[in-house]
Parts: sequence; structure tokens; C-alpha cells
Amino acid sequence: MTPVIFWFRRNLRLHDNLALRAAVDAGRPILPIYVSDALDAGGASRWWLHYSLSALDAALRDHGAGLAIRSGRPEDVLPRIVDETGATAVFFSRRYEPDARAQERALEKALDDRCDVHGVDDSLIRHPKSVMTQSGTPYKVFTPFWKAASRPGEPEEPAPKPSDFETTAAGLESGDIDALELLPTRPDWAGGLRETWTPGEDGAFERLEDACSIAADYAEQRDRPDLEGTSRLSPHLHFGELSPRQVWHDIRSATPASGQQGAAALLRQLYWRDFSTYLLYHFPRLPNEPLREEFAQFPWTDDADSLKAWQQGCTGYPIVDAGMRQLWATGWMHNRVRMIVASFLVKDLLVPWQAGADWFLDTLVDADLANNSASWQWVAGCGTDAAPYFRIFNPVLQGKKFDPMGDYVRRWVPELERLPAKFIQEPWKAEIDEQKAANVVIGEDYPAPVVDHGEARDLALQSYRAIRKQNA
DNA sequence: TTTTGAGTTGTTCGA
DNA sequence: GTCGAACAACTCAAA
Repeated sequence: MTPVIFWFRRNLRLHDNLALRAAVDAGRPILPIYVSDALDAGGASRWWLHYSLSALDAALRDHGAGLAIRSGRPEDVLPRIVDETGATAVFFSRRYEPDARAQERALEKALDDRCDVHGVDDSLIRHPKSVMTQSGTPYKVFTPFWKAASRPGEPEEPAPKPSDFETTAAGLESGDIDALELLPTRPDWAGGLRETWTPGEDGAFERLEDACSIAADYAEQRDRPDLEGTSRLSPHLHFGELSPRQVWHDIRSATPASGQQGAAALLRQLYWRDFSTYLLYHFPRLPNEPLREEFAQFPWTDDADSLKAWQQGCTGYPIVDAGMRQLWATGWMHNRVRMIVASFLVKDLLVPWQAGADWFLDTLVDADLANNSASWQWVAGCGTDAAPYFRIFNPVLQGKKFDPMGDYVRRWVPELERLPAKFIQEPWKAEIDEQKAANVVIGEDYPAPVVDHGEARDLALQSYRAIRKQNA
């Protein structure tokens, strides 16, 4: 019997996979395929993808054949496979980034009269077109979006993995995940990633269990990078190893009544994920251009040394450096610290937010075009729903407030390990004797601050006033 | 059409 | 040490 093709994209799971359910219902053997293309960018993401594909391949083998691997443009590759196998249909789950949508349109066009094409909306709680203001325009502010998106009620119940399907290679060569060269070789910088993460559906469910256990305390502890107060589900959600429906319902049902309020803050984050994708869908220039147009005139300094100091975690501000080093080592950074380091790059160093966004896309295992772009625009103050520009994070205060003992800093900036808590967020304030006693001389063993935050803040506010004046 | 209340995550200054 | 106001007015979204 001729097969149907299941084109896996950012939905690398078998449970609660609506597109897969539709393919199974076609009643034919399923040819599962992954096509690696130019959208598979970002070093840390590619590392994750390798293992997620491997896990999926193993899970599919239980049903017959594993995952066929190809690379190239899906709109070229898939029609060829349709011709070779006589497949009667192609199923896939839709994506909402501009390039991914263009890819879908090209595929639909290429397959137009050759076979059925079924794009299924599966990765968001609400489709971007289904949440609009009364005047028919897209929401720009989160809270009204969230209210409107929540109005229809709870997300759909997740569906279990279908048990009744058969996969086939349809006589094709399977291809090789290794040949995609997703893993780093020289040097192998992925040691910290391997220690931190378990990509794939099984790893995702383990992490989801952990997330359920912290959900009740989420509202209270989510801002503390020194604790394990966040879900760490972002990469699993990005690759679709979990659906937002599954996360929502598992957290909801695992949390006792007394903890529902704390968990609500976590569930709300799922709507932030929807909202970012929604913004990118309706404002496709989001990754590149400031949505508040006056920011195109902003006098960025764009200094290469500043950017490098930030990337390497050598700014002299411990909480910033801890975050950047956590990112480099593990492919992830605590959300509170992401805001601190982003504010520092954009407002203290006056480096364009796009440079920070590029770095994050390359180094985060959860790198997601929509979340990343929307969040950087938010921090930079140029998004539609942005923090006021004068809201400039003070890295010392933030450190004292959210890493009160300095444990987070000590973990990621070991030079400062022996410094007492009093100085850990501002080590330059320690007398030289105290520095020596802690085995760290500022300016030698750990950098002096690359900028003075007070001066940098004044300069940032001045620059902001300048573009306001220009546009007045 | 006009009005009105509200807007994820902050900091600093001066009383 | 604590508290409220200023930062700078703006835009959004619904009534």
C-alpha cells in the first residue's frame, strides 16, 4: 500500500501530535521524514536537534521504520519523495515564522496537483488569527491578548500517543542524522549541554514532572537564579517535544488547590509563548527592525570590544558575567538574568539589541525566533508592548535582590568564590586587602567594570531623549 | 468618536 | 531605613 508522508518539523513528539493523529487516521503506512534546511541554525539548537531527532528515530522504530533524514529545501525534497514513493498525502504541523510559512506555501504549490497536503495547527494554544481586537487588528499588549486568548476556556485536552500506526521506509534509504553535522566537533563545546539536558520526548516528560513539582512555588521563586524555581521547559517546547496543551494540563492537575495561584503564573507563560509567535506572525519584521520606528535613529555605539566582553562574561559585573557564562556552558540562562544581561548590553554598553539577539540565537538551546525577537525588543524598549526606556536595570541591585547570598555568581564566576556576600555583586568595592584575602584582585584575576553603571545610565537616558526630540 | 483605565519583570532621589 | 514621586508622557483597547 502506498504511504502517506509525515514531515516532522518543530513537533518532534508522538504524544498529543494532532498532525500525526491526522496522518494515522488516513489509514496508510506512514513514511516519517525530517528535512534539515537553512532554518536549522544556531549552534546550541543544532546540538539539541541532533539528539531530539535521534530520540524520535528510536521511538519510531518501534512502529516499523525509523525517521528518514534528508537535507535541502523541503519544497524541493518532499515532491521528489512523493514521486519516488507514490505517496498520496503529506502531513505536517504548521509553523508561524515568516520563512517557515514561505516554505509551506512553496511546498503546497509544488505538490498542488500531485497529492493532498495537510498542514495542521498544533503548536500553539491559539492560532494567531483567532485572537484579534474588536476592530479586527492584532493585539499589541500582552494582558488584553491574554484575556482574549483565555476567554474561550482551557486549552484542549492533550491526546495520548497513538498506538495503532505503522511506519515504513517505503524502500527509500533512511539517511543519517550524523551526516547532518549538527554536533560540534573541533572543539567539542557541548560537555555542559550534555550534563544539563536530555533532549527528546522522554527527557521532556521527566522535565515536565520536575516542573509540576515546582509549579506551586513558581510565582514566588521564578526570579531567583540561585534556586531551581523555573520549569526549564523552553527547549522542549521549542522543538515540540511537548505541546503547550500537555504542559498546561499536567501542571494544572498536578498542583494542589493551595498551589494553583502560584502555578497560574507559570501557565501564563505559555500564553507569552503564544503571544511572541503571534507578534511575529502579524509583524514579520520583528526580528530585524524596531517596532517603534523612532528607535531606528537610536545612536548605538556598536563597539566590538564591548560586545565581546559581554559575550565572554568579562564585563566586571558579576551577575552579568555569571549569566553569560551559564549560557555558554549550558546553552541556557535563567529568565531574570536574561533581562539583566540584555538590559546591560543595550543600555549600559549601547550595543544594538540585534547583536544580542544574534548571540542568543546561536548559544541558547531554546533559541526561538519569536520569543527571542519579542523579548529583546521588550528589553530594548522598542517593542509595541515594551518596558519604558528609562527602566534600566542596575546589575548590582538586581544581583543583591535576586541572588542574595551570591550563590549563583559563585557557581558561574569561580574567581569570586571566596568573596563575602557583602561584596559579591560589586567586588570592586572590596579593599585590596579583602580582595587578596579572597584570592581575587580586581583588574587582574577578575575584570574591573567595563563601564560605570551610573554614567552609562545617564548616557542611555540622554540618547533616548535625543531620539524622542528628533521625532517630536 | 471620544474618553478612560491600564500597561510582566525598575531605579533614583529626596523627604 | 522607608516611602512616594519622578522618570515622560504614550499607546493600546474597550466602553
